[in-house]
Amino acid sequence: MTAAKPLRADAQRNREALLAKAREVFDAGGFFDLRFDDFARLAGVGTGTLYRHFPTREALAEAVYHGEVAALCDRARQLQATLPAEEALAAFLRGMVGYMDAHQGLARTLATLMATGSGALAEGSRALEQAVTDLVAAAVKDGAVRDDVGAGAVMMALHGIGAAHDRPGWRAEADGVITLVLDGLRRSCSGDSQREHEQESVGELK
Amino acid sequence: MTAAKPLRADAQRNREALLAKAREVFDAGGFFDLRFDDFARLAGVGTGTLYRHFPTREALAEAVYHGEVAALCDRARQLQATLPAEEALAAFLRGMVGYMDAHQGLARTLATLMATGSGALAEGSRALEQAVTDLVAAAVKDGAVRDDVGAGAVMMALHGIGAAHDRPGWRAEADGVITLVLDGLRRSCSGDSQREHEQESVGELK
DNA sequence: CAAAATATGGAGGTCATCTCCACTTGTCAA
DNA sequence: TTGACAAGTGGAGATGACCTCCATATTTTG
Repeated sequence: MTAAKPLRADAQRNREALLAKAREVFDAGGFFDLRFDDFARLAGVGTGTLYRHFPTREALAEAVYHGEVAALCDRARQLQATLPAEEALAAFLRGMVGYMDAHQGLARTLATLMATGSGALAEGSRALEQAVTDLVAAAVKDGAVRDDVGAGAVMMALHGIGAAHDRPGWRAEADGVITLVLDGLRRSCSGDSQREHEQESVGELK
Repeated sequence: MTAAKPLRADAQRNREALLAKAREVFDAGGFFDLRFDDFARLAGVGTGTLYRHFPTREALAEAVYHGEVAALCDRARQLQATLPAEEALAAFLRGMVGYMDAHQGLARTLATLMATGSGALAEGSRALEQAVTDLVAAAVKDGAVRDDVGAGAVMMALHGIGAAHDRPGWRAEADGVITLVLDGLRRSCSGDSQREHEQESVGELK
């Protein structure tokens, strides 16, 4: 899957240079404030080369974070294999927040790409979602977690955390969200709060 | 606060025309796909006029949703006055989702503006946050809700819901998030899941 | 009604994005 | 090694969105 086309030596070199510089700029947080053309010059290649390797900003972001996301997913599988399902889920979500905290670039990237609705980053995004889905499913099967609120909700909460990365008390609030999600999930009993919430009195708002 | 400058008659008329067309385009969902210049023509005014009234896309969005957000906030106060704190909070959050569902434009707008970090929409955003903060505070005072997870976390979850507005099962997942948040908040006892989650094994990811 | 104040609109400037192709570099068979 | 073909390069310039500017038009005021 990774070996579709053997890249020529210099092409490979340029690609790496691009990625290296991109990582640098990402961690500095200035990726989205930078002219894409200037970025090419910055990495020491022509704009044409930049565009051939990465047709869009999003494609570059995807490439940059492909590795990190893969690592995150591996970690999820590893946790799942060594911990009780519920703890694995908790550890993963907490770890996710810690990771975003340490790599602000990722949070901002995810937020921007999500909102842009670019559909790019699809690969990584789907991979992450799959990991979460598996973790939740396992916890549900264990009976440790309610079954009436899919993993999608957890993903939404995660998106929210990423999207709000520039709030003043980000870390504390992010941890708070995870706490709410985890405790909310644990409440598998007395499903009283779920039923009945169609339209309510929204209409009257006019 | 609203009467800083008496607008000339025709200016007022143009402003209304702009806002009216904007609402229309918003609800059709195409606001962010439309050239700003074309929008002026669409509303029947020159680009200069558009820019004089609304210097940026965000300013226009802010103006369009100013009324709606105000209504939402009123509703929050009203609920707070007539329902037990916990129910008021629940009703408000559920209503919020319902409102976004009915007005897709709002969800997309909030998402985009949040991610753009434009800082615009600040007024409405702060107003909403204040409303949520009040609702949560009241519920905490009632003892119906834990006090170790500020309203900021709830806002983050709300952002997440808005940011993910284009997911396939949006409505169901959004309701799920609210359910988790509410149930998570109710768990005011046995605060076992909060402590101890600093760095964990994030370092090992490397 | 004339003058002063206020607002209009769209032509054109500016700037980031992306394309295109004449040229360079790498690869490989003989 | 060398020649020749494939693969890749880079940057000038086309494209198109955003915004400004000002000669003209419309309201308001005295």
